[in-house]
Amino acid sequence: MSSTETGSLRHPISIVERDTGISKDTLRIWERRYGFPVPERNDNGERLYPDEQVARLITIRKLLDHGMRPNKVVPLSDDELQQLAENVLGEQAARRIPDDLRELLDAVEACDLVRLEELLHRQLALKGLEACVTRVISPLMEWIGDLWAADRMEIYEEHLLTRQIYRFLDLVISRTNLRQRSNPVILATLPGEQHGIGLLMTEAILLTREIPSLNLGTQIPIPQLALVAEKADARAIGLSFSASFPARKIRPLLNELLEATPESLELLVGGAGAAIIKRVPSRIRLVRRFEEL
Amino acid sequence: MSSTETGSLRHPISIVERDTGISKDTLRIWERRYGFPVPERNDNGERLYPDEQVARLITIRKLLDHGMRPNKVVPLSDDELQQLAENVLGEQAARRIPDDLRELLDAVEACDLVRLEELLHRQLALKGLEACVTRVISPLMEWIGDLWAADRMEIYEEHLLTRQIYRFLDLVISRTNLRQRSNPVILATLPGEQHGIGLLMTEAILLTREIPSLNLGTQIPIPQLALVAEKADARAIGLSFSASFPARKIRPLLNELLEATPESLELLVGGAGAAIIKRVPSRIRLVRRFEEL
DNA sequence: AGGCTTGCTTGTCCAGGACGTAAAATCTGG
DNA sequence: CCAGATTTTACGTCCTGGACAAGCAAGCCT
Repeated sequence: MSSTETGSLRHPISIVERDTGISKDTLRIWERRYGFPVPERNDNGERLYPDEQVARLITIRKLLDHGMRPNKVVPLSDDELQQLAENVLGEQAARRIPDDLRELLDAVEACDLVRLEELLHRQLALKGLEACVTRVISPLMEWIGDLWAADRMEIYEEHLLTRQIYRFLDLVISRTNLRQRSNPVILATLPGEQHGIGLLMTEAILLTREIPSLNLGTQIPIPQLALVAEKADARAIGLSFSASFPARKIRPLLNELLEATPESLELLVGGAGAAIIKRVPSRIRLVRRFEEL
Repeated sequence: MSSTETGSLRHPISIVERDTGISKDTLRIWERRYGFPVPERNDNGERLYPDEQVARLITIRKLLDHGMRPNKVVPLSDDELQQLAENVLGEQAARRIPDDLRELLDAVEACDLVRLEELLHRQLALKGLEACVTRVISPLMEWIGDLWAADRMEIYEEHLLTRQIYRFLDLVISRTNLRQRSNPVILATLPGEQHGIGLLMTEAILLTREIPSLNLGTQIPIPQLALVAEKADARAIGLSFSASFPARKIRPLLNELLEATPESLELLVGGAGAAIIKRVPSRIRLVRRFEEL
């Protein structure tokens, strides 16, 4: 951050790329095509984006993740964008509140980690593992995402809560470990996808069905995935894509994986980002709900 | 991956960037300056890197992470590079083997997760938390990194082992939770640094000293860090940089953080990547060993 | 040996043009 | 009036080739 007389802060393009997830190329081309963002320049002609423009870009990014198209969003005026964001994102965060989750949502909104953990353990005891995942944890993660998108939660709060839920699932899974290890379902996310919570939830669900699984974690290179599938004689590969994963990149990744693995191997694809996939090849099965597993 | 008659595979530049961690800009400029890599082209004039060149780039990347300079490494012939890599990286993986770790290293090399977990719990019981972290887990992580760098371990094996160690520490920490929550040390990695294991180890060590800590996890934006530090009335901020974190980026990040936080707040910086920092400002304290905490 | 200057090394940034893919819009037949 | 096929537009990524600042290395001087 370079400070200035006015007190506002300017950021070079690399920082903006990092903080918004919008590539340098895209930032430059939006400037050419839509007239936004138009950063200042330093002595060397390099772009310096003021804080306000970065904030706007983050809002735009959230709207794009919700399916809006750039030409409907990027050229808007400040006011129009603000209003659109409140409509689209605020509505998400306001909708459907299952009553039995009230306590948990409160703990989340208050960002009370200790209480969240207690409540999760209680829900597990009450509902059992499967319902706890499908009816509690999954909606909770969605809720957290919505709150964050609507600017009603700080990033660090989101991190803390997500980590707590990871930990809970990790603990439960390692406690319930299956004996059998043969023909597992391999679970992983592909390179670029950092969110592994979907894998953990899937692992839990598979546990309830006594189907062995092997969770490799996030960002596994495709050749590695093919290697493990062969070595472990996998019965299937399970993948997860979050809503923020660039939709355009999913198809080529899946094709690459299809080419790298034997014909007989089925690919299970889940997560919010997977819902948009069209013309699904026969070897790929979309998993919209955990019940379908 | 686009297949070809010869059976070898070619990759577009974006994939190579993702798989090697070397930016498109850098790849193009190495081509201009050092004559490597020189990819083929598709009909549209776009670069297509053969598998062999990608493999070489990965080796080069490992050598750069070990402190070599590009002009001494990139222009080498295949044979010279191979030899250099075996010397530098192989030597790392061959050196110092503390005897009491033999069993653990064997479990790691055999990639036996269940046994690894057993052994870790035994070491914890034998040595206590502090020694378990400093004498067992820390060397173990280094060992895993060396094995991977020397191509003696698959990426997925590295992932599985690392996840297991994460889990172990997570479990131990949540079992030993401190009552006191005031004036914590805030732990986090900055944007770009994905490795959070150092934070977990630090968290464990701080537990033994009865110093409360708040682990925010990886890739926390700097303003968020400043916000939490203020809200929680932090006594210090602890950061961790792995060896693969681009050294050049550390300094500006730290400066940004110094500007964003009050004068009175000390920054503790640890991890293999931090060791290279020169001319350390007074508010920053390098933590080379956990004992210094 | 320690500290300074100088020159080289290295990665990032710029402009502006081009193209392929996927979404949107339009057309066409039932 | 709807479904499917086709054209048009939108969009991001890639290209070249030039420039520059910050960091590192080596040599110089005290």
